[in-house]
Amino acid sequence: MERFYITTPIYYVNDRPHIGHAYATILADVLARYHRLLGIPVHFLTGTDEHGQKVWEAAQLAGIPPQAQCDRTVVRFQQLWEQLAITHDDFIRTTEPRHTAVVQEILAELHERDEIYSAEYEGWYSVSEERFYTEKELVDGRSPEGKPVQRIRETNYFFRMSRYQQWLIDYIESHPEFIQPEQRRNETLGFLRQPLGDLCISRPRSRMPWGIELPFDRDYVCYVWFDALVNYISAVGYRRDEETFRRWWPADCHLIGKDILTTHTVYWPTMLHAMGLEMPRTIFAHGWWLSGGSKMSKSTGNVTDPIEMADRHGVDALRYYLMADMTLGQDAVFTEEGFALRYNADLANDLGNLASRVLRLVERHRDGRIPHPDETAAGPAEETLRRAVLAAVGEMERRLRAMQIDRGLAAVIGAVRETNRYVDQSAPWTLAKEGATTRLATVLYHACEALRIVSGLLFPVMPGKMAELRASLGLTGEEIAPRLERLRVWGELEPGRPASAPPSLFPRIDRRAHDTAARGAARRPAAKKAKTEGLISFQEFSRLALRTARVLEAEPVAGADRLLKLTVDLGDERRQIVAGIAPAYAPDDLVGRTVVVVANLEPATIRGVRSEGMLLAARQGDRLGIVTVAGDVAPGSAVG
RNA sequence: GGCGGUGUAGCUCAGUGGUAGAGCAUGCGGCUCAUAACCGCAGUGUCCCCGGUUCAAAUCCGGGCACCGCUACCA
Repeated sequence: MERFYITTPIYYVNDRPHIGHAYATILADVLARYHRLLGIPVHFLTGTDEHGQKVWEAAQLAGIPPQAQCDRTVVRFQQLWEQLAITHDDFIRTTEPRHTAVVQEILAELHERDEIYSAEYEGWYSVSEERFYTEKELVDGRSPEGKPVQRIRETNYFFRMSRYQQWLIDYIESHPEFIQPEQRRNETLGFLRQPLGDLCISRPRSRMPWGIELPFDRDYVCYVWFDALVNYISAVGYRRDEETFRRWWPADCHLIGKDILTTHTVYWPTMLHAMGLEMPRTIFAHGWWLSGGSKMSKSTGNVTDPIEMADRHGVDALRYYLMADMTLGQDAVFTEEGFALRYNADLANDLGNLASRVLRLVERHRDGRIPHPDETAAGPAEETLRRAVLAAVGEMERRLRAMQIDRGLAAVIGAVRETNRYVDQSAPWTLAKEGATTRLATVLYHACEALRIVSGLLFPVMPGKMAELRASLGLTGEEIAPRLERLRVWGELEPGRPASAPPSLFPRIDRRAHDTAARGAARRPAAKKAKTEGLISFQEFSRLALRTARVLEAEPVAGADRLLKLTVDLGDERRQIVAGIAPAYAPDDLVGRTVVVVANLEPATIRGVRSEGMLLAARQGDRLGIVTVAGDVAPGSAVG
């Protein structure tokens, strides 16, 4: 019997949730919901990875046990998933006994079977970074980060991964669906052309106190991947609940980011093989959301906060944008501008407006009840509409199975446009004036029926808004959540049910206001509206010496909460600049970054510190974002 | 350096051996039920460059350039 077991990566509990986490989890949720819509039993797993150095340090800092630290931070994910309408069936934490005990059993068995052995390892170790480097990685006798290293010998445990190299190559080659998209499959095969080493799976407890103890050596804990990856099987009852395990394993889809490709396409398959378990059907690597060409990440400071986006424009709109604007597997660009364009075009103008116009007509002319259609009053226009909408049902299902959600959504929006066309051509408002009540009822019924099907197809992506819309069509209770077999049939909507126009489903985003905010400092053609107040001439603009600068040093200004004292390289000189960005940036975040400064600003003394210029930053309420330069530009370059 | 990917309308992208497509943005027209919305029409492109195969290539082959990813760093 067909079933669908889908997983997200487990997220590091110490991370602050960002758009990357949100995207992966929403994607998994959308896939899970679509499979439920198809009537397929679904098991959707997500969770958190809770061991490791950073958790330990954070706990030390907070003066609490590491488990308490995890308990404290895990809620950030759990709450976010709730806010984003995530419908996972299980949430596994790697510190739970149901996980740790299974990891230990697996380790014990593999050790017994000589799949795990101990060996002495010698290498260059950086104490401050807590990691080893190979001879080749060292730069001038230091770590690539410039930290001192020392030669140390250490015994560790290794998993005999190398012995499965050829098996893995053969498996990947004979299972084209195993690693997707194809590019990632090639990447993995490319990686496997080099000799595969054994995998170090332990850390001495003295160096890494927070982890799962090795059952055969209490001085060691299990190292990250052998712990984390096992969540996919421990969560569904491996070695604990045979029936549940057989029901769900092997997983149908491990959804991962492209940054953890190798761990999932090399480590994990060989681990499973050593355990004698089946391979997951598909490991699917999605792309990243980029902002101005760089990866969204905390270290580059360009994180878009998913919670804020959801608060501002609605969870459903965020989910829709993320699903509609990314071709699965490729990278995509995340911008407010892109969001607004997509939202207005598809949701406000096409779908929201369609619902509004149709349901208001129903309210006004049919007493707020789903009208009774008269088939003798139906003609070719109704047939065209019916075909177009039902075709979208098939298209959505096809695209979904091919992991092309964006294309499926485009097909559904196409059906919405077709319905708008139908309403225009049938002109129900004219029919009302002419008193053609039978024909009017028929037209409005067909338009509502199209809305019923479309709302069902979009439900997995926008469960909240589509539930509202479906309720407006008179659906209640269990009818709100759609089922495919009811979407495939035209004419399911029951006449006579109460229908009402909901308050604006997707209010338009005012792009004029948005543009002003978004463009701010961006250059605009000044000539066009030269007479308008508040504009400056190009000459006036030219007086500003905007230049790029590299931050060399940064430190807080004593006695000031908001100020940082920066030393910057302007290419031909060094400058000291005081900037009020301490609330948003730690000094270490800034060093090495290329920023934009006003170089010919009159010097000033702020809090007793001389400032020779101004650092540009965008401000929104109390949020701050420094202005940086995309691409590699030398310090001192002119900006304009 | 090796491997892989990408390069198509202003933007985001689809596509195919046979007169170049969609959405958005733009312009014009229509309608007025509706969220300054909707509907219609209109464009614009050396389909990265050079060469080859072919009756015919943007689509196949060879070479090059640019960007991205993975991987390796050779003397």
